[in-house]
Amino acid sequence: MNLTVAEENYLKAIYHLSEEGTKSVSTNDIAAEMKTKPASVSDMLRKLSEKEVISYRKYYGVNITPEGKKLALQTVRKHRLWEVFLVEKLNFAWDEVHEVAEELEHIQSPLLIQRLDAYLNYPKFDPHGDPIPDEFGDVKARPRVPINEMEVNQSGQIVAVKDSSAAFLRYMDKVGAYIGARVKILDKVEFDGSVEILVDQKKNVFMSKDVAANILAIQS
Amino acid sequence: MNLTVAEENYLKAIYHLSEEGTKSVSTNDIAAEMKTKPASVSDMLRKLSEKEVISYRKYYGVNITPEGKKLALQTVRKHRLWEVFLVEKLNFAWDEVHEVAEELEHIQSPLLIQRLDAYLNYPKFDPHGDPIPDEFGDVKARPRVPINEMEVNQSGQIVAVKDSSAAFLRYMDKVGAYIGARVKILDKVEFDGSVEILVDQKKNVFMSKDVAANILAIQS
DNA sequence: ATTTTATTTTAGACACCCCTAAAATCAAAC
DNA sequence: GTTTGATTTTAGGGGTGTCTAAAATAAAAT
Repeated sequence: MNLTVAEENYLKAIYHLSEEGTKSVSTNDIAAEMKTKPASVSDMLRKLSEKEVISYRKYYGVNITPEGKKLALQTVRKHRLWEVFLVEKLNFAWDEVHEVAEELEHIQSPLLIQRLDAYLNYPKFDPHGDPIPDEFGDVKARPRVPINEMEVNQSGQIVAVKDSSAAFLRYMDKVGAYIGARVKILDKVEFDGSVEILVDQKKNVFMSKDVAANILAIQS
Repeated sequence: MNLTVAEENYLKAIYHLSEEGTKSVSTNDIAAEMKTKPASVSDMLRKLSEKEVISYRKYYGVNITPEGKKLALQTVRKHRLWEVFLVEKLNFAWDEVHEVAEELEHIQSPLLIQRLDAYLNYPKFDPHGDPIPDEFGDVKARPRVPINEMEVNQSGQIVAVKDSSAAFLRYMDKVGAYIGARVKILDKVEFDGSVEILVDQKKNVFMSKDVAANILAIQS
């Protein structure tokens, strides 16, 4: 099954939206994600449906088929491998890579991706901490640890909080520790378990053990 | 001036055809080069002409403008830098890189090319021995040497012959040493100046000094 | 100088991907 | 159970890039 670049992008968007909720994905959501109009989405859904990468009942939203998921995961794999390349080899900053990877992911060459993977030493996670699917579409989930359990100098990315009270989220916001932020453990005080962390490579934050225990990160 | 991928490819083809002869390039030649029909070419020439990257008199062929040449050279630069990357970093064979580079050359990111150039250590020539234009479009011509003047273990690519008699060209053909072939000097006999070379990574050829002196190569 | 041949352009059509405007459908409110 | 409002689809159209078939032009042969 060969997809055009546009089809590949739609399918990837549908895959990502599918992962968030378990329900089927709406036309409006896809339009928002793709920054196009719902009418354009309807058109594309018809095409993707004909190619059997999604299953689609008019007015009732979209589900990705196993075949579609496989293709989407291949695109995700390519995207994330290129991100690793850009950051590790070409010294791109963590937040500069997305747009370029968005273009690179559409290069058609299995050999290229195979070689790139080897060259990068078969990385399992991209610079954002997201897992890189293997060539069969299998992904390794990365365990989430409270950041007070991380070692000094260990880096990671915030993926969730245990206590999601408004007060705690306000605190998170204040110190710039949003979901997705990169953190590095700078120091740990043995006595009370409090930690000092570097948030997004720029902001130093000191926090108690209780606070740190509430913040879950994946290690990189 | 922004060009589409197709426009970029046509412009590059026109640039290459322009370099071969000094005359203007014909619609048929472009169609052959691009593997499309002359009718499609006419259509594209109108567009490229409107964008002022070529100058074009109907029925009388095409000339590239200075602006067009600059853009074409940027594409050539990107293509050749990617070829170096594929061969030197990803261990692609010399003859496997063209198609992939053909896709990679259209990635739009000046920063990417700048970083790639640095990462590859500012190469001046691609794996085929063709010069890589700098970011201003300037190209370094590479000096041609008779292969008997090359050192043992030195590699290069055959670019011309001094004596182009039919007899000599028949000889060239027989030993597989066509224009564009890669050669590596395996051994030189001090006594009479004769050389043994490896042609295209597969064929060993032994030749007298007189023959070797007739074959010009660029060193890589 | 006229005819023939080759080249090039135009005309009309189709696939892709996007849009706006209008119609159809679903879901929620009454 | 209707009406209302939001969502989704269809209809029609525009730009890109390709094609075939036919017309226009240039170049070569007579």
